[in-house]
Amino acid sequence: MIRSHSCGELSLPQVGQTVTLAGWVASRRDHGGVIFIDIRDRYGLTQIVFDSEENAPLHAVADRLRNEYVISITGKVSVRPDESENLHLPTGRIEIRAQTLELLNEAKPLPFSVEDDVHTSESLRLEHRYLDLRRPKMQQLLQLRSQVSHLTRQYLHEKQFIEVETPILTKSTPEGARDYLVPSRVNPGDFFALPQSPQLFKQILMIGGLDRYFQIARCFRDEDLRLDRQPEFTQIDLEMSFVEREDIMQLIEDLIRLLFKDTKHIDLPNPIPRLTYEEAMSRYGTDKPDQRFELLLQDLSEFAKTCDFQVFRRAIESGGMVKGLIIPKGAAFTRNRIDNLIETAKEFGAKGLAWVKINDEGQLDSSIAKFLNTAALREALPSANPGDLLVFVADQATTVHQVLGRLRLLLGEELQLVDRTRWEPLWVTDFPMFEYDEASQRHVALHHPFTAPHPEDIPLLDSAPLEAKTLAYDLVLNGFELGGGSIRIHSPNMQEKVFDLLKISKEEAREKFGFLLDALESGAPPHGGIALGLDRLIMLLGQTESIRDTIPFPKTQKAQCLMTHAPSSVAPEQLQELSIRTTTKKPTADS
RNA sequence: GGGGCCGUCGUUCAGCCAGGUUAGGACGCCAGAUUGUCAAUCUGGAAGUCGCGGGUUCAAAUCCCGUCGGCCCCGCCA
Repeated sequence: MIRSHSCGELSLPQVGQTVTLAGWVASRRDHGGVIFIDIRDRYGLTQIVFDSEENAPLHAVADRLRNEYVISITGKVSVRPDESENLHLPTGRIEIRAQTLELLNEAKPLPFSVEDDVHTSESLRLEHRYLDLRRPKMQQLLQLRSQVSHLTRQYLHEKQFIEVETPILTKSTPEGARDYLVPSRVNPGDFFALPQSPQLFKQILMIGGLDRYFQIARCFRDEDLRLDRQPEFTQIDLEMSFVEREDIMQLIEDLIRLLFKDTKHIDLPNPIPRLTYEEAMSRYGTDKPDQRFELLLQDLSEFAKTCDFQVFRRAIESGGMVKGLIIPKGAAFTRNRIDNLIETAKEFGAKGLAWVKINDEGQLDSSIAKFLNTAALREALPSANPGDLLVFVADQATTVHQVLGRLRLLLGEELQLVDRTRWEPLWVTDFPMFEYDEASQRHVALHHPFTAPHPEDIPLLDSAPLEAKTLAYDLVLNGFELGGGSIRIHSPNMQEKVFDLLKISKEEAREKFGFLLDALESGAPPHGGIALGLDRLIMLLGQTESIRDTIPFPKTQKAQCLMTHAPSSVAPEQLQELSIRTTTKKPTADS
């Protein structure tokens, strides 16, 4: 070892010892006769003193040190003189009086300085990720990630889970997200796909009698990126046999509470509250509500039935609804601000946004006031107070919920209603089995086509499939979907029926999922599972703004790596070997 | 596929709306001074094809068009 201690551990008890530290030069303060160097490693920062009176030749060497040089120094741990302690540093009561200095490596002046409050663009950070990773914040996030993985493994091993690796080169299943494809050289013209999730393999493992499987699994989806979406991401993926929905939810609740407690000393509620999909949509306009603030959707449909405002009446008559938000103190909004709100609502898909101010005397102040009975409206919205602004959307339920759900989030931010100290986990259950997709004129699975229906809803599959609910559950935290799972279909007959309802023909089902159908016919146990997004979990636990901060080498929004410049063109010989011809005009790389 | 914001010394910003001397500040860098700093300080210095291409103009960082790149959002993400 070329060090005896780390840069974060020395303090008063070690005073008098001779130690060797190694690390990067974090800062150099040259006072002429004396030079202070802060040496940094993953564990912290320690001040080194070079005194020209004590050791003139060494002081001369220290004079040449620059930021981010890699050095090793040996010296004596000493108490700092009075008045010169730095109480902001854990090592701030001591310093090392240098006796020898070894320069292990130099560094050019760097494109940005290694500090926590980076004043630099993210693209530069990504291009020089090795520098960015030296920042304490990035190191803490990666350490947190490692800790969460470790605790999860430990917890699941204790519960008899077996960690299994499923294939990365697998079969393309074109339902759902786009696949990343990998050409097969040995089978010209054929392609592997990278897994979007280990879904089918983990079900096969249950049929294979593994009973309890987990994997910290890399997943790939070739879709456009977002703040919380990367093309490759990691899921804590698990599956269990002979269980019911409650068993899995309980297991995951305990895990997530343990993770928050052990890493950040945060006590999540026990039990974690639950809403059905229907309740979530109805109150929050979304299936992943952020419950750190109220601003609930208010149902005004009853009032709308009898009021004189045609827009409201017609919405009800054509099978829609009228819902609104009570914006506290919103009566103070200027006309301009309300107009902007209306524009935003239209961008979100509304035909318009009706608004009513309740003035300080309790009277309505609005262009549609003449159509509304003040007393009836106040009675329909008992929680609205003088000084509030009411906004309403009248439309079909889907539109009303989507528009108001998004307005709610926007206003929550704008009006600073979000309490950032709160942690609000939530289970959302009883998702519908299907949605009707207008574009393709057929039912599509809301979750995935292997999700089991509620036992009492099975008859609905024939009579009213859109009303059938599933045994699915999503875990939501502060408005982010942390993960989701379900009890799966284990009956081959039910699985065929669901494929049928999804208009997947027998031949198609056989070709895509034949192995699963065969497996289901060979003694499949009842089973279910869940997958949690590890990257998002770390983002929330680590309180960082982007999923990219939790991934050591993330991609940009164009799905590129700025450090390696992947993806890149390849040599023509490589393509030829793979029997591939590209249609772009871009030149291929020279070999 | 669509909408928005951004691109100026190594870095981060100002300048752009209202075109006109040597494009300016801070940090960093280089040199010198400095024996108790920890955002060290003081003095001096170097450093920019204003993302790229085209256009308008006597004159473009500034106005117009295109293009490339980064970020945010919609679509998409069973």
